[in-house]
Amino acid sequence: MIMVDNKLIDVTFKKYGLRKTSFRKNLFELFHNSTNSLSAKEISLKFSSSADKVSIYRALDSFEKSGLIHKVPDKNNLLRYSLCKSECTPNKHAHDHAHFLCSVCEETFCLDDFKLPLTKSHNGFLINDLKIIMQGTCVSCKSI
Amino acid sequence: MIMVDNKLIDVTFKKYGLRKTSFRKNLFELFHNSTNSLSAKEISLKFSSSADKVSIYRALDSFEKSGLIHKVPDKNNLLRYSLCKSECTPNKHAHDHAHFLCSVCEETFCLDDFKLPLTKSHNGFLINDLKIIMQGTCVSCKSI
DNA sequence: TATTAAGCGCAACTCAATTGCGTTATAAAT
DNA sequence: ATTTATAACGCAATTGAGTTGCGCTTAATA
Repeated sequence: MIMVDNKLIDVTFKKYGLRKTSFRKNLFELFHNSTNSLSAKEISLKFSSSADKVSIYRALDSFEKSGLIHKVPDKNNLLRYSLCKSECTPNKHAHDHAHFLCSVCEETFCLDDFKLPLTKSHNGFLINDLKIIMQGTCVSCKSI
Repeated sequence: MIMVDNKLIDVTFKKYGLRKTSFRKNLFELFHNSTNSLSAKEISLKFSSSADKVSIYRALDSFEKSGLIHKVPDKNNLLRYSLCKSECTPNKHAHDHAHFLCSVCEETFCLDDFKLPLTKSHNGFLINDLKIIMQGTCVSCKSI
């Protein structure tokens, strides 16, 4: 079942201060092998119900707090996550990219090369956080 | 109870093809007199439970489809709506502004003068819709 | 190997939002 | 003005994502 190098798991879990339980190793593997984001439901299906949904939610929460994964928008307002790039740490998520939701395949993509503007205020509104969410047709679905 | 000019109601409901029931007139009035957005829960409280929540959800849905109100983001992923500017029609919502969520008062503001970029594609991704969501401290909360 | 602290799994719960359906009110057609 | 068709209403019940409590298990460490 483990397709990801054990060394990668060791290094990653150490970096993010995570405990290596078999479920969390599999979950990490799942994220690592996915090109896109995952929702709790999708994860549950991948594990064919062998993992309790509470464990899934708690693992996602812990992965997110550690800086390993980050929330991405979802069309149906579900909790949905993607693996972070290596810049993220337990102390700080460093997400400066836009997200793209494909209306055809319903996947969410991180557009890592679409950088966010660094505006800090607008008409007296102080901006701490900025999100850009695009909807449309992704590269793959466009060519079908 | 009706504080909004009856003529405005007539004109508006005609424009958006809405039936003038007393509840929907009051709901329109509520939006018209609110500086910011409203969630189903807030609406329910304003009507002090005299309106059934199902009626609220259905009215919001119908107002949105007609082009009278539009969904705005909410910190807790609740359905939340704001009155549209007059450019919106039953056929097309024309929202080219950013939204701002205040972390202090939890209100959502439409930043009508923060225009969205008109990018139509990015790296092969076709963009139909673009949202900019900011979080921070709004003008009022800043000065407290 | 013993200790302790985090993670797991099951059941029960919360709460926003939705669906069904019989009743009521509005718009329009006669 | 009355009838008719259709949308809206209101109540009850349901759905479904996400959460909480708690006793048990497993991983890290001393």
